Amino acid sequence: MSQDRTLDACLDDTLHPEKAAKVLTTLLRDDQFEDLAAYFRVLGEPSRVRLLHCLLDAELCVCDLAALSNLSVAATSQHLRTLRNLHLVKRRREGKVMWYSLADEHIRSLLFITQEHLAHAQPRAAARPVEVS
Amino acid sequence: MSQDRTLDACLDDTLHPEKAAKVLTTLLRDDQFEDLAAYFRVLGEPSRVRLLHCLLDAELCVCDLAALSNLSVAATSQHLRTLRNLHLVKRRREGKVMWYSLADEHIRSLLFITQEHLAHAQPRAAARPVEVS
DNA sequence: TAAGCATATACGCAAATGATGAAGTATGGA
DNA sequence: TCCATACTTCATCATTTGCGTATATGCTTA
Repeated sequence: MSQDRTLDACLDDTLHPEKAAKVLTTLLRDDQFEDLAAYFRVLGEPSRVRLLHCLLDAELCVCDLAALSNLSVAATSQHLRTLRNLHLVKRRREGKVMWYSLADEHIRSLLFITQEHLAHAQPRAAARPVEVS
Repeated sequence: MSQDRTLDACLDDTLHPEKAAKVLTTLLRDDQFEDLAAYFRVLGEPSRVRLLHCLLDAELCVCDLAALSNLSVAATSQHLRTLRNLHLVKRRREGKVMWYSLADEHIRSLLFITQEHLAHAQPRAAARPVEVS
């Protein structure tokens, strides 16, 4: 009921229309997949995951984050903007300094769960054991 | 103890060395951030999230997945390879047909958690409510 | 109000990546 | 053995994206 009928037309191209039809009833809308992907995409960059990880238990300024991430201040600032657009971090000004922190407790569990998973399940990570701090 | 001493040098560039030093003790290694990001990166593509979502409760062939995702068979196959490389999906052959399914129950909770989160927390998504199936 | 510092933005480049169409592989049936 | 089907891989192209340099903005203090 939540699907376009243009979507139903795709069943004509399937090899197994019954199974596909069933899947169709639970499929999200295109824009929902967009949102999901946009969320994961900002996490899909080593520098940004690192920035977020730095902020897990601390409020830090751009300068600190840049140093900890081994990035230029400019690059750091851009990443932080990206993270801010997705409401993953927030900031407050204190004089000249801009303090960044997590906007979103959700990110904590997401990082933790995935870290856990990689540590145990993924061969590549298993080869060089992860110390979950 | 788990950090390079080259990393400690970065403290010279920080505005607040004490805070940064504390963060340093909990930071992961570069390759761990790489792994984390690589994992999230494959989810950072609408088509791939959609493919995974299709597979949540069904085993499907490439042809079906292509139709459901509105992608060419070739593109679908490539995405599936990417997902397979990260051990997110597995496949089995049955005659001419290749059946794909989730390799990893972890992905289910990851998708669910994030969907939930977007539905409730993100303004953009909140504007057009998500029906979590 | 001028100078200096912390941060933000503009811009250009190089690398990564997704889509397409064509060619290649594997399986089963005529 | 030849062909059709289901899928995979390859080569190419267009777009995106992360980074650094240079420039701009915002705030504080002299």
